[in-house]
Amino acid sequence: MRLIDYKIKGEPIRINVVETEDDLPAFQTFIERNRRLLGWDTETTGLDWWNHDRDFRIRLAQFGNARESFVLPAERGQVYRNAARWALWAAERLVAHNGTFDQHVAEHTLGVPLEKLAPKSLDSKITGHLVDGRKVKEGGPGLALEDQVAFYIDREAAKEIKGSMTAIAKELKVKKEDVWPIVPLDHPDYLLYAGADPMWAYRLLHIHLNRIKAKTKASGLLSWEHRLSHSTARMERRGVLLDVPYAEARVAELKEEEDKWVKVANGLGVEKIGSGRQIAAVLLADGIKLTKKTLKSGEWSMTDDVLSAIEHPLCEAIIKGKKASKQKGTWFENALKNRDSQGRIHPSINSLQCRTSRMTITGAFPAQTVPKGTSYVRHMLLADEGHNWCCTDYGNMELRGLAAWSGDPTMLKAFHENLDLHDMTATTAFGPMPEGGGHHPMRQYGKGANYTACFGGGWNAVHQQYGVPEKEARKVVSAFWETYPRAKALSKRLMDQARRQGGIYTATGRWIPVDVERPYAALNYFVQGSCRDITAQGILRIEKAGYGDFMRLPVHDEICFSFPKEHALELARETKLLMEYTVNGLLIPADPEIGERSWGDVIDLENSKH
DNA sequence: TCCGTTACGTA
DNA sequence: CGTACGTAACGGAC
Repeated sequence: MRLIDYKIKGEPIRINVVETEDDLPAFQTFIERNRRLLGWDTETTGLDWWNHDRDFRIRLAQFGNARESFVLPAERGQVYRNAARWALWAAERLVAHNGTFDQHVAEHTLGVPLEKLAPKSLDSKITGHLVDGRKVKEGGPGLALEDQVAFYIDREAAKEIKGSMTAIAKELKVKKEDVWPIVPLDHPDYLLYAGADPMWAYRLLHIHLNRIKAKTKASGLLSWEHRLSHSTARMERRGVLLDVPYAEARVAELKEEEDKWVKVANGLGVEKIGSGRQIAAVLLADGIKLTKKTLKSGEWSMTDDVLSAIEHPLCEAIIKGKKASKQKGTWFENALKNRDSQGRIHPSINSLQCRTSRMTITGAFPAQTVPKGTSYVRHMLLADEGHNWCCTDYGNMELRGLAAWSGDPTMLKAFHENLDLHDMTATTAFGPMPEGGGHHPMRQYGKGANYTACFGGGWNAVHQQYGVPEKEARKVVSAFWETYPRAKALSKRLMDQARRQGGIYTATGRWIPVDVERPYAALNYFVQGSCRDITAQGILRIEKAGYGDFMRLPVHDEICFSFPKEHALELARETKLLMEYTVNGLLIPADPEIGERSWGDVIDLENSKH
């Protein structure tokens, strides 16, 4: 056994590194003594756990408590992997930071299924978020392990240990992301980095549990979030089937498009089409007057808006070339590169990520930013063989939520009687509806006011983003608050609470910090955070009802499914009912849309209706 | 190699 | 006093 002694805040800790089979009995003794709660972690060759049948490997498995840990050289042989597997089975409770990743690793390299690990797992990333979900830049702790350690435990140790992998990468002359498969298993700094992780998770958990607000705890969010992360981990494991020929054809097509416009731009003196500086230089040299500057660096602003308003052959080339290039990389190449041996992609679903608790989807397919209104990208994702793709989305979720949680009678009446809220706001500001039916001529302005108010904005935001003239914008925004006085009261109550206590509770009892200088954000945090929990409860109810295997992706107010064709209608109906939720007597409806095979088919179907 | 900035996509 | 994100490219700092 190799021993590494280290100090956290002057207090000694010990890392036991298992080197031979003779060291295993001591490991087993440690696990048996600490089985009630074990911190754990794995080190791997990369993040692509779905390539476990190709070149992905587990390298180390680590277990520990607050002051002592063991590192198993899992890569070196089955006997060590068996020891790790045994420990995972033996533990009564486990805690890891961002543990769903390690659960995927354990399932595929150690043979312990998610279903075995998840029910007894705690995640210090989740508990940390329940205390304070803000990023470092926002003045919060940050959610990454290093940030959490720096904030809650030991700033110096966090810095040192985080820096150690960067230093090793430098020493081995590779990029940091490429260091993981090649760092020698006996590298002392690697072992310190790895051996400290389970201790960090263990300590963080206890620190968090003492700091989660009593109200949040009482509302049961701790168990709810862990069950949700188990469900999203199952979605990650299942993955989504990729239409490989389609994606490949789009890559070829977009490459041609990109090349064509790059050539045009090159001919006009722009070498890199992504360089705003170069574009501005050419335009200025050709006598074009530029007016808009960027906020921080004060460079000429070169957005699509600016470019499309200029008559110059370069502008079209830049807009189209950049678009083709970005689409090619972000969607098609990324998915192709990240597909597993079965042609499936496994986006990373972060079940509790944003400041407001919303989920995010990153990696192989950043699903929450796929272009809407076109099926071009979405055709790449397929339902399983013999299945239909189905999207079920909540209708008007945030405004319905605002109506229900504020209890505003006018807003509630509008939804109960199926009136158009945008028309209603427009009516208050600009006079009665036209005779003979149809929408209010100023409906767009009403819509702008409705959404902007819900997001915490004022007349200027409506003016800028919806192109509403200043006078009308002022009028429609003040009309909003006059028409819906209880919404105003809710906003005021939340702002008062934010000023007094530094944050607000959502409808589900979740604590969200609010910056003192931006109290107007409180209403949006409340609505966004509470709505996220409606989607989350939908996911959990679907899982509980036994339909979890059909879920593919959660996209804020929408869940995507792959349903077997012969039962698609009935499954869509069942899951819709499970998603729907009544808040203070107001239904938040969910509407399924069944397409043919791909996600794009659903969009084509919707478009054909209009 | 790392990181801040700009830009653009979504709910 | 509009909110919340992720990704790509660029270009200066190290």
